[in-house]
Amino acid sequence: MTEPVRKKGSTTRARLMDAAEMSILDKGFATTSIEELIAEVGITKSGFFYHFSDKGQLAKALLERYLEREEAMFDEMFARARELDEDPLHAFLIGLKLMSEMMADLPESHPGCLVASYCYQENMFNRDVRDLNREGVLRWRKRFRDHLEAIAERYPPRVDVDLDHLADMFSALADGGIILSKVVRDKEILPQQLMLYREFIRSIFLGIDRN
Amino acid sequence: MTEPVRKKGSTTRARLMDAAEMSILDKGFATTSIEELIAEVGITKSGFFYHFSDKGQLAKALLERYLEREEAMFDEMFARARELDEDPLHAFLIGLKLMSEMMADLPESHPGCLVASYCYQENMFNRDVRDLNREGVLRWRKRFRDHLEAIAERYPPRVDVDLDHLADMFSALADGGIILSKVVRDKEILPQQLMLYREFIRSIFLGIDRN
DNA sequence: TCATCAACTGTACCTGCGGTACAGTAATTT
DNA sequence: AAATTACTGTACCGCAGGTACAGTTGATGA
Repeated sequence: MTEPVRKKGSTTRARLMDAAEMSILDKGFATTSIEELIAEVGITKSGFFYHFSDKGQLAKALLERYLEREEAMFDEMFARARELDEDPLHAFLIGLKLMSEMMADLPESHPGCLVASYCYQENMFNRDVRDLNREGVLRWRKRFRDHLEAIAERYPPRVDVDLDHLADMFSALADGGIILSKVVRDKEILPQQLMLYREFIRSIFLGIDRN
Repeated sequence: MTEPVRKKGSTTRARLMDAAEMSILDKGFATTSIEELIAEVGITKSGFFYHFSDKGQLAKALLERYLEREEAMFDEMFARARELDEDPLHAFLIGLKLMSEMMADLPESHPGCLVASYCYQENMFNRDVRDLNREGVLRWRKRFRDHLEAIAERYPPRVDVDLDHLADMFSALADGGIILSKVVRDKEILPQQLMLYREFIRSIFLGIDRN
């Protein structure tokens, strides 16, 4: 390999994290054994503890990376949508469509949301991780709320809804949609739910008339 | 105690299940130790294995009970709603309101949904349990779909939405709302999301005009 | 070229938990 | 009196997380 050594360490770390994320979304944090991870990556137990002081640090690093990636994905999606239409409502609707299409194009069912996975194992994690999770969700709320406020300025809502609740609705439908997709083993459910959210947004700000 | 012995066995079993359900929703199935459960109930390990041949059987029994109870709760809620208004749409809207109020009246945040919890630990469970989970969700879909079809007969939908998707939307919002409530530690989020769903149903079948 | 550092390996050991395998027992029902 | 229910008691196995720490290897920088 011509890879520099600096990269070797960070790729081993990243590969550990990749293996851990997959396994955690599949069967949970507690059941994801360190032995299994090192077997997949091809290092020893000591190697694992060189990268993470304990399993909890792995959990934290995973969640941080996950939240960053999600944020970057949202940013990119809505930036692209904004390029296609600078009107805030239409850009938002395009963004939701793009998101839905992206989920529909996944080869298999969505692998899962770490926030939701951690949520049902909360007591496994220390305060740090729980706060990280909470702040992540609140940032999603803020992000969507900002969009919705910009929309509401130009398109007075036809129905009296709280914009924070409407912002949370996206996260709820995404997390719920992922769960249904996984449980029913039908990957279409998640994109369908995102499209329903889009329809709701549309009818709130544009009214129910078709075209 | 003047309790007959027949009851003693079944209450021990039920108490084991209660303790297990709480613990599982808090920290996951894998982390819920048998030792912890028997300590809480006050029996020995042998006592546990008298009631459940292994941990998997406990998981199955828990999910079966959970699904039955949820079903009974839905039945009761919508039956009461139907008593108050026999029109299918208005009964449905009342049912959703009752549901939302019930969730808002819980002393703490909703304890969680076993279906969602199991979903993120899927590989811990055998085929039996996974199928049970799947069928549970599909029954929820059917239940809501039946309601929605009855409504659509009298109130032609103003928007073109698939009734199966709309039925799933309830489950998605409920599961997602529970997750958000737990993560953000704000018990109001779940009832808020149910009310948003109600608003969406209302605007689909009644239009967006207020009153 | 030599010390330093990153990125590991190797060995050894402790604890707790799930699970197995019985044999025994007290209270009740039949 | 026999059988059943609902357990207790004892003893044991293997695996995983975690701790502790000494040793190794290859690249880097002074």
